[in-house]
Amino acid sequence: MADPDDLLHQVADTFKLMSDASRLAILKLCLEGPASVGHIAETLDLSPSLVSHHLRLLRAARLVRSERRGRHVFYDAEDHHIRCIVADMLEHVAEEAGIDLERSAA
Amino acid sequence: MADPDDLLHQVADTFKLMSDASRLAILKLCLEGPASVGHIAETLDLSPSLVSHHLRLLRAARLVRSERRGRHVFYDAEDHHIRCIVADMLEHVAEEAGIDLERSAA
DNA sequence: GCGACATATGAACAACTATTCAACTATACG
DNA sequence: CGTATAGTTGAATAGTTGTTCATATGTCGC
Repeated sequence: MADPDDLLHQVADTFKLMSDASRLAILKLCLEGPASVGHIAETLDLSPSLVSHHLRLLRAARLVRSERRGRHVFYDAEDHHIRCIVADMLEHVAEEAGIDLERSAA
Repeated sequence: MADPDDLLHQVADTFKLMSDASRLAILKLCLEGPASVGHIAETLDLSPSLVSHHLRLLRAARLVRSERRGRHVFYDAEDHHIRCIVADMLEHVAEEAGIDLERSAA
């Protein structure tokens, strides 16, 4: 991803994990409690392969943790900051809702 | 960027703005108070052109606001959620890296 | 052992994005 | 007016990334 020594890069890289709609949806689902790969794939209408790919990245950044139970592997959100971050960003976006993206100079 | 109707996509897109190290650094600088394009470029060692490109995106998502004063254009962070989001993410990354935030400049 | 199910993984490709460069607009001062 | 400073913008490009497909690994029941 990037320079592992640089804190700013690590922060940016972690934001990058939340910058994809599919991955963000997966993360949100894991915030609601442990969910298997298959369940996530079915719920979000994504291929199991894709979900697995995304979960691997999320786990690498410790945003989710995995636990195998039988044939299934359950993932749930690990860090307590994440919920706040997602909630804050939702509020931010909601506040500016209904605004055109292209605006000209001040 | 993406489907403007979908709130989740908007959230993801806003995270994407913070997922680039240069842009995140610019945003952090703007959180400390109004800064001109030239000042930002010099401080972060980036080309004015690049800074301007990034600021345009940040302004489109209302993460910063611009105000012209003479020949300079000053930008500062607009939304009150953003500071919390960046701070929370710093804590998250610091936790899993075992870094003491008090000692490394945030 | 075998077969079915659940997840993981690697390669390949299309789509996207950060950065640079050059040209452009805007403001101030003589 | 012309010149200098400050910032913007569009095109081109090199690098990155999400997704798919095929294949592999792991687990349970027979």
